Amino acid sequence: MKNATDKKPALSAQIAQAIRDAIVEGRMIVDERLPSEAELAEQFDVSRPTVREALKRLAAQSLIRTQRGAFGGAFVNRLSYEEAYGQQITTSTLLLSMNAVSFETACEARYALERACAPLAATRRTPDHLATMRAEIHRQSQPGLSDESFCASDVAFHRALVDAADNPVLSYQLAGAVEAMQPLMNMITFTARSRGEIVGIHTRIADALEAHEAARADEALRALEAYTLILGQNVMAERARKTP
Amino acid sequence: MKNATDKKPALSAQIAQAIRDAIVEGRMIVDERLPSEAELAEQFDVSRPTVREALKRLAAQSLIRTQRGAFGGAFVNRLSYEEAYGQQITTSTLLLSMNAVSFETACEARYALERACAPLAATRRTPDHLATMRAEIHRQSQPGLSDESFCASDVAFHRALVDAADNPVLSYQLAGAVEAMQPLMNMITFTARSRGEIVGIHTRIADALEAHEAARADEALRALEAYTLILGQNVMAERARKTP
DNA sequence: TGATCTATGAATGTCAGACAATTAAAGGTC
DNA sequence: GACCTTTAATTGTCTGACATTCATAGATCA
Repeated sequence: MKNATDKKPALSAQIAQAIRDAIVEGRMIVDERLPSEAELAEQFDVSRPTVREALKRLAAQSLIRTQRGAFGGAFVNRLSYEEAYGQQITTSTLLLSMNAVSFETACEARYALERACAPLAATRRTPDHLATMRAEIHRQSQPGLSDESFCASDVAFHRALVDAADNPVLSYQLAGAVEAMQPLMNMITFTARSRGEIVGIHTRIADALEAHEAARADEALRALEAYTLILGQNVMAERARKTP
Repeated sequence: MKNATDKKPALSAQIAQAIRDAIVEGRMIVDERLPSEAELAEQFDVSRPTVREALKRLAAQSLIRTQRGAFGGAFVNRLSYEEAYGQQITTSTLLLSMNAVSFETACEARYALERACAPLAATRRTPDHLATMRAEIHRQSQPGLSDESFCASDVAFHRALVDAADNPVLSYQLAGAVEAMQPLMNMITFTARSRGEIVGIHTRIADALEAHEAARADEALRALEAYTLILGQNVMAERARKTP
């Protein structure tokens, strides 16, 4: 009987899709155990290595997790926010780097999304969020900080801002976007003067959130976007001058 | 010599990570051909099936594509926006369904993100975008439309709104979010009266964008969010009454 | 000569069977 | 009753083989 179809996709891909559908459509629930590889091989009438390739595809998407030993096997995974972050960051990073998104476009998207969080953050921020933001601002003021560490601290600051909105869906969507753009931001060399400027704006944002003033936070974010854009354009201009 | 390490992760996962790092860090460029499976097996000192499992993991993330035949092999894939959408939708859908995000949270995130697009869309919308939105509004007015089709049209409308912002990064981030929330939206039964209300608000949004009035679009989106929230809460309340 | 058809070989896709490693539970020992 | 040992089930990996696909090079023919 063989394939019974003249389709193109590989068997392992078809099997992966069949199982994926079962999970997405809710026919398999979280923590439910899949049949063993041998049983799946028999069900789909393929060999075990083929089944394994299919399972690895699903594992790569964190749809299942496997466990060795007796009563082990493959289980439908409860996708955690952490795993989802990781995947989105990988995907977004590659998408941005390979499709050569312009700095302007990435910057615009990033701050548009962050401004969407600002009103919620102004309402719901906790002392914890404010403390995190103040701590990162303090770190950013240290003179000896490397550019990489400065950028990492910048990401942490903005992540705290997003988390302050207290909406896990927003955090998930945005944290991925912000982190994915870090490589682009890293291209900017931060002089002592520009660091001072950024720290100042960060302080304005933290102050605004502390005072529950959404409009002021929005304003500060706009200022930060404008300043980041200028820094980026300077870098681009300099690079263009060096390689005519 | 064996493993030389006492680490936990499976060999195939380690190999996948090594290749993934090479791609993400830019050591392999787009369309570059990876060594053949046999060569990779020799390099990593493992068997071919193990290498294959690693490659399947990467293929599942659209990081590579494989091609059979002479001079075929695995190639670094240029991640397209379409593929990235697909993955994000799958991930987001599962994340939302499995972590049982409340309707309120999902709704809030969705409209916060959309409002972030509104000012850009008001500036940049083309006649094409407006035409798409008007067409979807017209479809939503048809009396015989099924709930599923109404929801699909709703997604298309909002997608046009997002696309009107003319920022591919925003489109990517948001379209995923909006589509992932469709299953939640589908739970709402749309009466004739509520459809009329929604069509009215959609029209206000389209009118505002046509007139380049960002503030009015923002206002209409807030109204839509509030109305959607009420519809959702009614459904929840009714469900709670039926199953005490 | 030029165009079409036919090997050829390299690569992935699949299969079969085997063994190693791991792990939870049942059973045995003190 | 607590601790150790066995056992069975399952995934992880290996070896070797064959099937399938496809671009190129060579052969055939007008």
